[in-house]
Amino acid sequence: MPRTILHLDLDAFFCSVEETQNPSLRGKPFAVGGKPDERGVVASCSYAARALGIRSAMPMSRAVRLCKDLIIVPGRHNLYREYSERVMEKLRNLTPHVEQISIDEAFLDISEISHSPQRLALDLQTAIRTELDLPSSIGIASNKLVAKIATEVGKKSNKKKNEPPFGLTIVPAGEEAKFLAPLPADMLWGVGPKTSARLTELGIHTIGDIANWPEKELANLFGENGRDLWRHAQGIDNRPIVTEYETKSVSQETTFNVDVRDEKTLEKTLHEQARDVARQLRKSDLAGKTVKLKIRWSDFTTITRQVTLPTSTDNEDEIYRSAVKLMKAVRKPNQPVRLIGVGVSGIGAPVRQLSLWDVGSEKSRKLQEVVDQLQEKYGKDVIHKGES
DNA sequence: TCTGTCTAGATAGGACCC
DNA sequence: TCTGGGGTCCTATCTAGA
Repeated sequence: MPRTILHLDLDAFFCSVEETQNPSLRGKPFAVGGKPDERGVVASCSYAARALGIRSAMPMSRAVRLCKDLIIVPGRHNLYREYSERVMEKLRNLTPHVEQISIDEAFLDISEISHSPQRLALDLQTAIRTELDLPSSIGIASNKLVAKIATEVGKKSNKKKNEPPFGLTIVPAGEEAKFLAPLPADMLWGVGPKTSARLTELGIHTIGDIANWPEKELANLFGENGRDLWRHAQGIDNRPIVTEYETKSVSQETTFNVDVRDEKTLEKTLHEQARDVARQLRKSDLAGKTVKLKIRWSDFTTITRQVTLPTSTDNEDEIYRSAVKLMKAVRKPNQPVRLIGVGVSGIGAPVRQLSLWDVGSEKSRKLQEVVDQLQEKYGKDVIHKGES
């Protein structure tokens, strides 16, 4: 029995949310993201900005050069999360088989819904538009891969000047390979700049070109990934809808406006990051065994170093101490740092064996949780350790 | 006791995604 | 041109233990 998978993508999501808050932005070239003089990049840009060549992930300094009147709006991620949650709730009201893949995208398995897929998609787009004032595009196919690509194709072919596309593309079962064949190879999931360059060297430009290559040869060239490429190029994708997922890692990183040589500044940054990571772990009632340090040097080379602890932790001091130790082992004195970050992986439930000895630390952990909640409500600077 | 093989886990880096 | 942040997954290599 073929499945019917619907993929929904909110058009220029961050910008669309900003427009709901400030309708005067509509139709104007604007971008959500960091400041151009602070190494910021474009997180999302309006359709008027796109018409001028501005794209997401582009350095903001370059975006401003392309459009000197570009309006820059700082990101409000809590607000975007709220809107996202409202959209996801709508989707879950339709079916429990919803897989959220990012803040603005989701797959729905609508195989068991009796309405026609087209009617369902149009109703969904209208509801999200009228109730939340957000534009969206939809792709429908027999699997996730083709549904997602269908959304992208719909967006491209429905391009309008300065307006969201409201794309809707349906690929009938059995026509997946035919639909994919003329599209560029890098539209396939998992084909980024590196793989795309290697494919071009082989004379492979379209998904159809991949489909026509012998599976064995692709496997020889790209390993297991090559086999997947071949299967996907035929329009085959049996991955199920995953409605629940587990956190695998939690991390925080900071790019400095100007490269930093001062060790105290680096340590202070690591301390703040360790505190945020620990807080996030406690909030989700998780802990991790492996602490990972990430450093990017001035020339943009990036290294990681990690250490596995004897037991899982959600303690900021332990995470901080491990990260500092790793940094000291890898950084030469005075060596400038562009980015520093700390993360915790090997995630599981925190181990809390309560002996009499531990009762004190359990109490302090509970106190820390209360502090976390208050700081989240009133801001980081309101309560400091020792003042409570 | 030494050596070889296999396996699992740790580590580091890279590619990719939004 | 000058490259964010927060993730996931994969691969290669190293190491320790059976």
